[in-house]
Amino acid sequence: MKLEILNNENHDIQKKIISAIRDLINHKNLEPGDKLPSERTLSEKFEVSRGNIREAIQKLEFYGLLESIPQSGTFVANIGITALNGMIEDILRLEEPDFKSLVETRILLELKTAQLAAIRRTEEDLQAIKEALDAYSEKVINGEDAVQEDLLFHLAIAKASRNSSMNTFMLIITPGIITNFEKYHVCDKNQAFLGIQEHTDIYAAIRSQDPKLAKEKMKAHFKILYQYCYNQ
Amino acid sequence: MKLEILNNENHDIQKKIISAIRDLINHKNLEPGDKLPSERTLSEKFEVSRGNIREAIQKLEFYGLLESIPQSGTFVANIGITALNGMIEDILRLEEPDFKSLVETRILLELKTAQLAAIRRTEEDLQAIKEALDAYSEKVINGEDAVQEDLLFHLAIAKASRNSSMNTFMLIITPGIITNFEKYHVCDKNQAFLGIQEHTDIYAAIRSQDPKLAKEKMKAHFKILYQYCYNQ
DNA sequence: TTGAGAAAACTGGTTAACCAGATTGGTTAT
DNA sequence: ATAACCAATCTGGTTAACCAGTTTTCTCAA
Repeated sequence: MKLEILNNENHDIQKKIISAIRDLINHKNLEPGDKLPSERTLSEKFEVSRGNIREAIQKLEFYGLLESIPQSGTFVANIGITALNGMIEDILRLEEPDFKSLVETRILLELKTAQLAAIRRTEEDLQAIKEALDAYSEKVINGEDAVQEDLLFHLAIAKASRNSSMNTFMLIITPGIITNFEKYHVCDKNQAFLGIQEHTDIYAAIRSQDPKLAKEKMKAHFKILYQYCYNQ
Repeated sequence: MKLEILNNENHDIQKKIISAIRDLINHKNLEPGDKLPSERTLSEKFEVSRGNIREAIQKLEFYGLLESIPQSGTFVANIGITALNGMIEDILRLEEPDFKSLVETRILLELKTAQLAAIRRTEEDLQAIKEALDAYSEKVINGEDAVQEDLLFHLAIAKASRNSSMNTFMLIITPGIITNFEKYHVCDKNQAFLGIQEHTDIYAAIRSQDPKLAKEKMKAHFKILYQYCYNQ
C-alpha cells in the first residue's frame, strides 16, 4: 500500500470504500474478532471492483484495524469499536504532507537520531558516517553538487541511532524533502561549504559519544532550514 | 504497500527482486529518468511472477526511487545513483521495529505534537481534545477499560498539532504500541486513575496555549513508560 | 435425535488474459 | 531528405478465471 501516492480518482474510491466498511462495522455491530463479509460480497454491495476492495482492506490492515486470513476471511482486529472509529476517521482525513510538516518532522527526527547515534553508535557505524562525510566533503570541495552525499550522511546517522522506527520514517520523508528542496532551491553553494564544517562538527560529537553536543550541532546545521520553514 | 507486513517467504522474494533491480540499474548504468525494462521482461529475467515484480516496484515507488507511468514504463526517479544505492541498501536492511523503538519514537512524537498543539490548536481542536478527555475520565471512573479512549485523546492532540507527517506517523506506530501494551501489560488500574490528572494537565496546557508546559506535562505522563522502556 | 463424514460452497490469494493508451518502426507522399 | 501517417508492438493497469484451503451444509447411519 502506498501511503498517499494514489491518483485522485482511485483515492476517492478508496475513501468511499473505507467509509462504507466503517459504516458496515458500526451498523452490523461487528466486534473485535468478527468476520467481515467476503471481498466479493463487498465489491457487489459497494459496486466497485474486487481489486478496489482489496486495496482498501490492505490499507486498513496496514494501520492494524483489520486482519486478513487466507482461505478464511477478513476480521476486525483486536481493537475496540471506539478506537476503530476514531482511527478510521483520522486515516480518512490524512492528507499529503506539506513541505513545512516534512521539514518540521525531519528536524525533530534528526535531532533525536543524532543524540541516539552519539550514545549507541558502534565502530562500524562511526566508520560509515566518516565515509559519508568524506564523500560529501570531496564533492563540495570539487564544486560539484553534493545533495546525494549530504543525504547519505544523514541516513548513516539515522542508521547508527539503532532505532528502526525513526530510520524508517527518515526514509519515508526523504523523497518529499528532496523534491521540495529542488523545487524551492533551499540549498545554495555557500551553504554547501558551511555544511562541511557543520557535518564535521556533528560527526565529531557522535565520535566522542556526546549526545547533547551532537543534538546541538545538528540543530545548528538545520538553523537555516528552520528559519526558511518558519518565516514564510 | 505494507511497510513490513509480508510473510517471510514473500518478504525474501521481494528483497531479492529489489536487490536485482539495484544491480541492474548499476550494471546498465541507468541514470535518473532512464526507463527500466518492462515488468514482463523483469519477471522473466528474475524468474518470478509479474505480481512480485509489481510489488517490489511499488515499494521502491513508495520510497520515491522509481516512478511508474501507465502505458509507458517504469523510470528511475530524479535522484542520483549514489543516493539511490544508499537508500536501497537502507530499505533492504529495514527490520520490523522492536517495542523499544516504537516507544522511543512515540514519546518523541508526542512531546512535539503536544507542543505544536498548544501553539496551533483551533477552538474545534480544543473541543475535540476535551471530549476525548471526558470520555476517558468517565470510563476510568466507572472502573472500565479505557485503553481506546486513552489512545483517542493522544490522537486528538496529534490532529491538533496540524502536522500531517507526525499525525501519519502516530497512526502508523499506534497498532504496534497497542499490541505490545497488551502483551507486556504495561498499563494497570493505578496508572489509569493517575492518567486522568495527567491528561487533564496536558489538556489545560494546550488550552492555555503554553507549549513548554504542554511538553512538560506530556513528559510527566510518559515517565512510567519511559522508565519501562529504558530499564530492561 | 444425533454423530460422523463427505461434498458442496465459500474464502483470500494468485495467475493469466485483456485493455486502452503510448511508443516505435517502417512506409509513403511531398 | 524529411515530414506525416499508420499499423504493429509494447507499456502499466485492470479484470476475470483459477487455486488451495477452510467452512458450512447436507446425508445417512446409529
